[in-house]
Amino acid sequence: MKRTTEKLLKWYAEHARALPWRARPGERPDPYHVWLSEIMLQQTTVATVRKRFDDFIRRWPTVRALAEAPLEEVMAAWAGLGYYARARNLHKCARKVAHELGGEFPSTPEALRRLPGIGDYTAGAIAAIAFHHPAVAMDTNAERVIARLFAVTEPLPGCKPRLRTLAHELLPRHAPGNFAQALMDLGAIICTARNPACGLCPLMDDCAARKQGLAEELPRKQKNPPKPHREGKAFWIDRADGRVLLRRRPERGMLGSMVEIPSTGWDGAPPAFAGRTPFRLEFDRVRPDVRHTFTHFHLKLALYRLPEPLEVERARLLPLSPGWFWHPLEKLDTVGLPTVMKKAARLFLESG
DNA sequence: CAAGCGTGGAT
DNA sequence: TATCCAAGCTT
Repeated sequence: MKRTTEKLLKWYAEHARALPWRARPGERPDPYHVWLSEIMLQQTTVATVRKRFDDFIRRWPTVRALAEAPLEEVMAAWAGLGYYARARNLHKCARKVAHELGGEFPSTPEALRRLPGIGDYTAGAIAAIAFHHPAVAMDTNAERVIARLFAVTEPLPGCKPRLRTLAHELLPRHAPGNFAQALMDLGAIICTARNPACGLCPLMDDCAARKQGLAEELPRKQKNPPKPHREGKAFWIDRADGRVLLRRRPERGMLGSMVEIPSTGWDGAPPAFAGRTPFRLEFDRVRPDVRHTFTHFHLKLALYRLPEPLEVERARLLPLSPGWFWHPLEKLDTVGLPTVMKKAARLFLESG
C-alpha cells in the first residue's frame, strides 16, 4: 500500500466524523442506510442531512417499508431538502430493489449504476462503503483532494478522468470504504475549498500543490453564469371552513411532484388557469413579497389573497383541474411544501 | 453534453 | 446584496 494511503487511513482512524449513517467500528453498515444517506447528501450539506436522516429511518426502517409508502408521503417527507427529482428517484429505486431485487441492494458499481438516482459517484460510494467493493467514489471532496495532492492544473470537468485514475492508484483494496470516507472527511475538514488547513493536513509532505503554493486555487473550474431575476404571483384562496386551495405540480420541471400555492408565471410557463387570476376572482395584495433564490434564477413572488374566505357552497362551483385540492389549514405543516411555498404560506397566515 | 434542478450557510 | 459552495444525477 502506498505511503500516502497509509497516512490518510491512519488520519481517518483518529479523526473520522461520527455520523448517524456510519456503522460503528467493527459493525457492518446497513446498505439501506448508506444508500439513503448518499442520496440525501448529493449537493446537500452534512448539517442539513443530519437533521433529516433519522426521520426517514424511523418512519421507513427498511427499503421494503419505503417501497410500500405512497409517493406523496415520500415527497412530503423530502420537502425542504431540494432537488426533488432525488425523492422521486428514491421512491422508484426503493420499489425496484424491493420488487425486482428481493429487497437487497446490488453490491457492484455496475449494477448499482442502473438504479434510478444512482450515478458514478453514488454507485462507487455504496459499493465501497456498504459492500467493501474496491471502487473509488469521486465526489467534489475527492476531486479537490486528489487535484491538490497531484497538482492537477487542468480545469474541471476535463480533468475528471485523470483524477479518477490518480485516486484509483491510491485505493487500498482491503479498505475501499474507509478510503472513500477518509477522502471526504479530509476534504470537508482540512482540504476545504476555501482556506484549506494545510498546516494540519496528514498529507502535507506529499502534496504537490502545497509545494507549489497552488493549494488554494486548485482544482480550477469555470465561473458560474449570473442568475437572472424573475417575478411571479401566488394566490391564497381560502374557504370559510378552514381549507385552502393547493395543487400538485407536474412531475417534470421545477419543484416537480411537489405541492404549491397556486401561482403563475415565475418559471416561464403559462398559468394553469384562464384569465389574469384564478377563476377570475378578485384579490388583495399581501406584503411583503417573497424573495427566493433557486439553482439558476432569483424569484420575487407577489402575494395575493381573497378579501374574505369563500363560502363552501360557492367554492364547490369552482372548476378545479386535476391536481388541485382543498387542504385543511391545520394540516398545512404536513402537506410538504417546498421552501419557497413555506415562505409564502407563512406570510399569508400572518396577514390574515 | 451543457443545462436544469433547491436550499442554507459562509464569506 | 451577490457569490460561492455542499457526499451529483438526468436528459
